Amino acid sequence: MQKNNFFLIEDFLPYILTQAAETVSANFQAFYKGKYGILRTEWRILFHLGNFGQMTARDIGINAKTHKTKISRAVFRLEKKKYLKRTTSEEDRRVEFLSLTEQGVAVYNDLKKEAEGFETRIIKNLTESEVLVLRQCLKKLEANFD
Amino acid sequence: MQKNNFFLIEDFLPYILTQAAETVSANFQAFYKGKYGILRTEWRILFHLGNFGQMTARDIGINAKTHKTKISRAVFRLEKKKYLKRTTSEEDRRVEFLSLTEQGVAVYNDLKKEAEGFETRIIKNLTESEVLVLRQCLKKLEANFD
DNA sequence: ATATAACAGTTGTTTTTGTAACTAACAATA
DNA sequence: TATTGTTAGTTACAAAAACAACTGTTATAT
Repeated sequence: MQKNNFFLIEDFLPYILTQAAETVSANFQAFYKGKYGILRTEWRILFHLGNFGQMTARDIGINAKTHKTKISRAVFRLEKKKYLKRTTSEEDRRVEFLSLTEQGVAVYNDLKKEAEGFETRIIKNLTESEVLVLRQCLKKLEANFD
Repeated sequence: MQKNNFFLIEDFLPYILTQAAETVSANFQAFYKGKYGILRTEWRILFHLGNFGQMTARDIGINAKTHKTKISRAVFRLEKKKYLKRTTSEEDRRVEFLSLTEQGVAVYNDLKKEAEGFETRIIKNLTESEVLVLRQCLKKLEANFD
C-alpha cells in the first residue's frame, strides 16, 4: 500500500471545502430544522423570497443552482405549512409568482436573526481580512464553472 | 415584503460556502462517477485507504465525519467492485480491517492524478497566499464545532 | 461467573434526492 | 392555423440518505 505519495486527502481542497461546508451547514440546520421543521431547500426558498420579495420557482432555481424538481417539492411543503403563497401570472399562465405569507415573513425574520448570530459566531476566530479573502476565494472557485 | 434589511442570503457565509462546495464537488464527481461508477462516500473511502493504508470502517467514519451506515454500504459496493478487501481482526472479531485490492490501488492511482489536476485547475485563479488563507479559514470554521 | 453496558458493523424502514417523462401554456415557423 | 419547438412546473419511479433497531462481540461490574 503506497504512502508518502505526496497526495493527502486531508489537503485536497475540494475535500476540505466540502467537509467545512457540511460541518457548518449541519450545525446551522439545527436552527431551521429543529425550530420550524424545514429542510435546506425550504430554508433557501424562504430566504430568497424574504430577501428579494416575489419570485418564480424558476428564478429561485437559477439563483440557488437547484434543480426544478427539488424546488417544486420544497415549494409544495412550504405552501402546506402556509409560509408561502402562489399567484399565477396573468401574462403567462405557466408562471407562478411565489411570495411569503404573513406567517412566512415571521419565520423568515426569526431565522434571519438566528442566521446573523450564527454567522457572527462562526467567524469570530477569523480576522476581518481573512473573511474578506475567504469570500473572494469562494467566489473565484465557483467562477471556474460558469 | 421587507427588503434592504441588511441581510442578504448571497452574503451569508454558510450559504456561499455550501454553494462553492457543491459546485466544486459536483464537477469533480464527474471524474470518479463517470469513470468508475462510484459515489462520493466510495471515493472518500478509496482515498482514505489509498492514503493511510489499512483502516477500519469505524476510523474512516470518524475521520471523514460520515455515519457508519453510509460507510457500511459504500464498503459493500467497493467490495462488490473488487476495489477493496476485508480482514477480520484476530484480537477483536468485531473489527474488520479494510484495504485496497490491486485493482483498487490502480483506480486510486488514476483518480489521484485526476484529483491533482483538478485541484491545480480550480486554484489557478488564486494566488498562493489566497490559497493559504483559504485553507486556514476552512480549518478554523470546522474547528468551531469540535 | 453472570448480568449489563459498550462497541463494530449490518439490516430494515422511511424520507429525500435524481432522472426522466409528463402536462399545460406559449412561441415561432411554415 | 397546423406543426414544431420551448418553457414552467409536476409527477412517477429508481437510487441514495437518514434514522432506528438489530446481531454478534468484547469490556465492565457486580
